[in-house]
Amino acid sequence: MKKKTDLRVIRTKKMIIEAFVALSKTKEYEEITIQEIADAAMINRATFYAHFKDKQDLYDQILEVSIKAFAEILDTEKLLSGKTVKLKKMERMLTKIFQVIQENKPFFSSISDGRATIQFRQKLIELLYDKYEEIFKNLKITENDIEVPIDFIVQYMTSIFLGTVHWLVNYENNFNPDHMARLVIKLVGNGHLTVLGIEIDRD
Amino acid sequence: MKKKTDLRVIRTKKMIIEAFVALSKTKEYEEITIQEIADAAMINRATFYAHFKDKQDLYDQILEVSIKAFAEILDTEKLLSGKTVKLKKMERMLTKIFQVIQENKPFFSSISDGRATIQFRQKLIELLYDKYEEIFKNLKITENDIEVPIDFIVQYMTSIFLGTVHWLVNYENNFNPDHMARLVIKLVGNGHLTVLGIEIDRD
DNA sequence: TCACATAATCAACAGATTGTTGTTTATGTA
DNA sequence: TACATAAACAACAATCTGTTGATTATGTGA
Repeated sequence: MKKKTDLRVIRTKKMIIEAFVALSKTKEYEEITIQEIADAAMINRATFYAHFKDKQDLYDQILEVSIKAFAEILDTEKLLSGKTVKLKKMERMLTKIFQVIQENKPFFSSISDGRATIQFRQKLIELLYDKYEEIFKNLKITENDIEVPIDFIVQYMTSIFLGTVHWLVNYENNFNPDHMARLVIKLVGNGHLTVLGIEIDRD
Repeated sequence: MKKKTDLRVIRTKKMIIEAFVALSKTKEYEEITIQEIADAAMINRATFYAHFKDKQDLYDQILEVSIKAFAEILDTEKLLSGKTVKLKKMERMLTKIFQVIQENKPFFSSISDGRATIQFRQKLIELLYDKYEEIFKNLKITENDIEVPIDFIVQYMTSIFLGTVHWLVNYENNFNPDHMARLVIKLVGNGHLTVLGIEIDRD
């Protein structure tokens, strides 16, 4: 099970991914040809096909990696204690996440285009669903006698997160991860959670 | 200036757009070829090029039309009276917008894919910027001595709107436009606006 | 109703791009 | 250093794009 991967394979894959990310900054996904990627990565076009099924496959694999970083952070702490949401923990988690994004700003900027958004969103939703369900499952939120489904809450919260990320990587700003986290917590914590009737623990 | 457009032109354009929207439901944007669009629209491929520069051009024009519907609604009412936001007006506007979306659900569903999202977002932001600026320009919002720029607020609010729309058209639900508007107003109005220190008029 | 401007069809074109294959060369590994 | 295998290379059919010139069909306005 522990066969070491050939150095050449690792090197080539790395170069392909870097080439693609670099190209993403200059042109749209659809405009990038395999030949261009191969040229930029300084490999033969056929070699590309030895590693990736097609352009979409390359894209998926890149996305997969970046999502994993988030998943690891999210798995570390429990946000819920009884029926109370731990805001401080939430803030810590957010700070870490914004840190990862900040450190890889050019990367996230290049992959957070239109194409990524929908897939990114979908993967994030899958990732966040359990977290949110944990918080909201015992809560019946109603609006004019119509129950507000968890689906909606998750979409809503994910949108906020995505919007924040989008702004962070695409606009000039001097916000550090810490400030971002605090700001989002302030908006979501003081705003939404109380509106939705969630108990809050600020320590 | 008032030359009437040839009926054939209108008919053909309509068929191309309808064909494209229909195809969007079965496959991804990149997978759709001009030939397929032409086949579905029952016109010659060359005719397509007589009306649209390329696939992207077609897409842009479709998006343009759908944005206009929103723009018209947004232009009707002033949201701000002095320093106070008129929630009721906001709710009326939102209701109308959700109505438009609801009525054209399959359409918005098919165009609100990853591709659209980023362009849709951009156009919405341009559209909403003035509205938001009107509300927030005289307000200095600070977080730990760092001023929160209008950019951020607009991104944040636009994200919420987009997320809501995304949920509305892509998930099974029995929410009518009225309920959607009320729910969003409740979340945004009671939550964010108060956090941001905006005065609110609920009538 | 009819002439005509113009829209749509059709066939054919070069140029790009894709994905694959068989052969040869280069190189990391043990 | 020998060998397994990764990468380079060249050539391939297949598909799609965008354009053009000639021909046919059809709305429109007189």
